[in-house]
Amino acid sequence: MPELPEVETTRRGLAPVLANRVIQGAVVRHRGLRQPVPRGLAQKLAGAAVHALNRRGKYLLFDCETGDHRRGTLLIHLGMSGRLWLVDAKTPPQKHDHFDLVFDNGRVIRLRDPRRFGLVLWLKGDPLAHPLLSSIGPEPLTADFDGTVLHRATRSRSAAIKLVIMDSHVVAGVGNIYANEALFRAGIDPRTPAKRISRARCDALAREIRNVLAEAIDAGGSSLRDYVGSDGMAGNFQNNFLVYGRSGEPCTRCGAVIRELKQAQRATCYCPRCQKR
DNA sequence: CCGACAACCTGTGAGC
DNA sequence: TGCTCACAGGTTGTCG
Repeated sequence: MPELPEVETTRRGLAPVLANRVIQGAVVRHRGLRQPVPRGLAQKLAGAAVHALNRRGKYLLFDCETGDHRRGTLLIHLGMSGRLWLVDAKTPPQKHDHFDLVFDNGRVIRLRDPRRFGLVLWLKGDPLAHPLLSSIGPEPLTADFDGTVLHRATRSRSAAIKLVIMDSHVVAGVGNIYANEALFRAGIDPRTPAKRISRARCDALAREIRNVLAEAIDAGGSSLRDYVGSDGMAGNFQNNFLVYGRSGEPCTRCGAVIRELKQAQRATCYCPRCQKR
C-alpha cells in the first residue's frame, strides 16, 4: 500500500519495464476515481512512447510522447488502497481492476484500487505546473528538504507537529506511518505545537524523516520483482515499525508501554517516555 | 492564512 | 452465522 516508499518501490520496479516501450492502448473499466478518469484517455495513450517514469510526493508521472509527437504526462496516484500490478494481457481482470496500460510486448500495468481514492489523469504541458503538483512541498529525500526548511515552515503553525509534517504543502509524501515513526526516532511528542519546536529539534526531525523513508525504500527494494509482479506487497519494512501498530507493547528503547491516540481521525502511536514536548 | 471537519469508497475484523 | 461498528497506508473542499 502506498506511502512514499511503496510508490518509489513501484516506480523503480516499473521503470525497466517501460524502457523503450510503446503503449499499445489502455483500458478504463471504472472512471469513478477521486476525479473522473478523462474521456478519450485510451485513444490519447495509444501509440505513445514512455520516456521516463518519475515521482513527485506520492504521485507517479509517466512522461509520454504521443503518436502525434506531443508531450504529456500520465499521472497516477494510488490513494489509500491502490496498487499497480504487472500482468500479461491475457490475465483476466478482477474486481476493482479499474485501469490497464497495455504495452506493445503484451505486458500490462494494471491499477487495482478498491476504495477508489486513487487518480488517473492526463496532464498537458509542464506537469509540475498542474494545481495538484504545483503547491506540493519539498521532496524529503532531496537537498530541498532539511531542518532549516522545516523550521521555517513550522513557525506560523500552532497545530500539532504530526499534522504539520503530514501536510503535503510542508513536505511531500509523509504519510501516517512514517510521521509516527519519524517522531519517535526524533524523540518528539506528536502533539507538540509545531511552532514550539526548536531549530535543533527540526534538524533532528527532518533527518529522521529522511532516514525512515530511505530505510523503508531499501526494505521494499529488496523484493522489487515480487511487489510489481503479481504477489502483492513484498516489502518487509513493516517488521521495522517501532511505534506504529504497537500500542500496548513495550517500547523497544525504554520499555514503557506504547500509547495510542487520535489526531485528525488518524491513529497516533508514541512512547510517553522517549517522546517529549 | 490557519485549523477543524466532512467527504470520497470498499473491505476487514472485532464484538455481540 | 450474521449483523453493526470502527477503522484502514490519502487528499481536497468548505466553513468559521
